[in-house]
Formats: sequence, structure tokens, C-alpha cells
Amino acid sequence: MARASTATIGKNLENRRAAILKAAAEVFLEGGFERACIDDVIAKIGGSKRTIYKEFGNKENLFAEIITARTAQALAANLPKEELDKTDLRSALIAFAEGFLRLIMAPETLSLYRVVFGECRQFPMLGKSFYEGGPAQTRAQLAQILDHFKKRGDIAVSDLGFAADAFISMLRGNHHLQVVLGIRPPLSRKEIREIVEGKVDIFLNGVKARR
Amino acid sequence: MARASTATIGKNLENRRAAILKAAAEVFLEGGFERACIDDVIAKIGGSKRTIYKEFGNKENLFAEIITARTAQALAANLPKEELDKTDLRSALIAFAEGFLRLIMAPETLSLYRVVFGECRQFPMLGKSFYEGGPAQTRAQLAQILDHFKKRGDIAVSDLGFAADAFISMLRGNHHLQVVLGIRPPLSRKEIREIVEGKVDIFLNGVKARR
DNA sequence: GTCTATATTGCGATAGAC
DNA sequence: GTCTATCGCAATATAGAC
Repeated sequence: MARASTATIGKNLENRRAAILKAAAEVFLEGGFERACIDDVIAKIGGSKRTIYKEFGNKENLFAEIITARTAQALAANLPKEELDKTDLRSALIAFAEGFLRLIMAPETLSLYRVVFGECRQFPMLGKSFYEGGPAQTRAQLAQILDHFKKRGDIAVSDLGFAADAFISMLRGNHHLQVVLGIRPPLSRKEIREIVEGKVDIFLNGVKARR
Repeated sequence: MARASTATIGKNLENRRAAILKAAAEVFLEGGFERACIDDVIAKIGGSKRTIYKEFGNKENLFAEIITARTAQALAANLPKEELDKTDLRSALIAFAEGFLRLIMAPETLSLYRVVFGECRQFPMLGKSFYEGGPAQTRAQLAQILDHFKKRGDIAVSDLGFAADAFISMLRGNHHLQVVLGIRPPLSRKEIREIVEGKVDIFLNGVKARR
């Protein structure tokens, strides 16, 4: 669109590549692949389209690099490994759950969700790399935590992968759906804390009345 | 793209409008708004683009009509209302859950998910109408079911909306995520049945060992 | 059919590393 | 000074809304 006025032009190749990736991520994550345009990337950082094409070949490659990089980054920003020996099951689940909800409520994660969902049909590798880099890792981490407490005798179910799946998806909840869809703002830390306690209790004890 | 050879041309305006909506739905749900093109709609049903623009004004209106219609349709195809008096809590939840999973695993529902997620940022009303027409209805239905059994004393939690949310999102699970992302095929009826039983048991009893 | 948007390329000019 | 990446800008080509 408009020319860049005070453009940040990278001095050498490393800076340049990084600047391109950063600006392009903003453009692609805002509107998805088709709506994104190379001129808008240039408008953000200045310079020549030629450089982008020399470095990435075409629009698809640039897009793919951005999505995989973002997925990996979300992974890295993931939940801190607690010392499980010093805590109990309920506290461990609460800590895990709060970290997870904060992660999926972050604006960058939300954009990633929208774009990957919207583009996974046209770019099948996106769905795969997103799932492997994100949800699969989260599930594996939680399964480990559950395993720790199962060995202690705190957990009664046999299939921990299944239980981890159940808990994680329960945590996402309609809240996450609403936030992704843009019909309510991301949950605050306080709201997260309240929701997490309720869900952990359901996960641990169920809703059935004890007779 | 290519011309339609044996095109189904509607005789009157009603037929024509319906034919346009049907063909356009396929085009829009396959690739989202930007990738969809009016020429592809015409290629499916024949006739002139002028008719489409006369009837719907522009691409956005056509898109919006399709999405709201599809959401309403998904709602209509929703879970059958059981006679709750003749069954028990566990059976009622299983029946509800199987209906829900079959619904969200249907190809048309999956396409709707992808497109609405991908476009909700650019068309905020999409997110709202989708949520209100789909997940909100489902949640309300389940809350009613839970209320019935709570009055019977079968359920111990107080916030039934919260519990309904927890159960529904637990049902979606990573399976739904994987299917939407295209990294595994939709669950068969048999797989649904097995998964549902496990999740219902977690929802009712929790995973914690009873001491 | 008209007109705009945009991916992609071509090429001479330039600027910083050495 | 050379070298090389990048720039700036124009040109091509095609798609697609209307």
C-alpha cells in the first residue's frame, strides 16, 4: 500500500531475514495467506520485494516458515516444569492448567489458531506441524505429570493419554472458542484462576452425587 | 475455471437462488472467502454472474448468507431430545455425547469450523452467529439435561452451565482438533462410542483414586 | 467487457564489507 | 578499489470483482 516512511532497513543478511520474517508474520497472521500481500510486508520494513523472493522463493515458502516458526515458539514459551515431588496432584494440575490457559489466550496463539484452521486444508503440512509442535507436546507433558501421580496411587484411571486429552480439551472450553471467534476478550489471570479450579475439581472428582 | 457442460439451470427465481446458494456454499466452504471465486460458482451451475450480483449484491453478502444458513442447518440437525424420565444420567449423557460427536465430525461441520475460524477476524458477525447458532445452543441443551438429573439428586455440582461447558469441550477433545486439522480421518461410529464411554466416566466420577 | 490488485521478474543504481 | 547484497522501480501476467 503506502510507502514506508521511516523504514527499519536491516544492515546485513541475518537482520534482513529476521526483519522480513517478523513483518511477514504480522501480515500473514492478521488475515491469512490469501489476504496477505508482499507489498504490505515491504511497507512495514522498507526495501525491495526482490530481496524477499531471493531469500524465500515465493509466498508459500515464506508463509510456511512463519507458521512453523511460530508453532515452535509457542512450544518454547510453554508450561514450566514443576518439581512434582514437592506438590500434590490438585496443585500440580492447577499450575499446569493456568499455564496452558494463559498460553492459548495469548494474542499470538489466537492468531495462529485462526490462520492454521483456516489454511490447513490448502496446506496440509500446516495442520501436521501445528499439532505436533503444539497440542501433541502439551498432551505428552500432562501425561507425564499424571503418570507421576498415578505411581503414587492418586489416580485411578488406566489410560493416561486419554485422561490427559480429556483434561486439556476440558480446559480449552467454550471460553477459548469464544475468544478465538472474537465474541469475548481473552480471559484475565483472575478469571483463569477461577475457571481452572472448577475444572480441576470436575476432572478429579466428577459431577456425580455420591450416594 | 472450466465451463459447466450439463448445468442445472433453475427455472424460476426460487430455484435459481437455491442453486446459487448450494453451489456457492461448496465453493466458499472449500477454501474460505478469499480463495472462493464467483466464476467457480457459475462453473458449477451455469448461467450468468449478473444473476448472482443482482440477487446478492456482492461477494460478502453471499458469503454471509451461506455461513448463517449453514450454522442454522447444523443446529437443526442437532441432537434428538430424549425422554429423560425413561433413562438414567449415564445413558442420557452417552446418547447426547454420541450425537454431538457425530455432528462435529460430519464433513460439512468440519468445513464450517475451518472457514468460520479463518474468517471471523475479517467478518466479526460470523463468529457471533456461529457461536450463537451452534455451541451456545448445544450448551443450553446439555444444561437442561443436567438440570433434570440434578433435580433427581444425581448431580452434585451447582453451576450446571459450567459443567455443561466442561463436558462438551471434553468431548471435542484432541480428536476433533486432529480431524479439523486434517491429520486424521473423522471418527467412526464405533470409535465414537468407545471414546464417549471413557469421557462420560471421567465426567461423572473423575480420575482421582478413592481412598 | 472493464478495471484494479497483486504475484513474480528484470535490471541498473547504490551502499557497506573487505 | 572490488564485490555482493540489497534497493528502487518498472514491467509482465494473470486473476477476479463487478
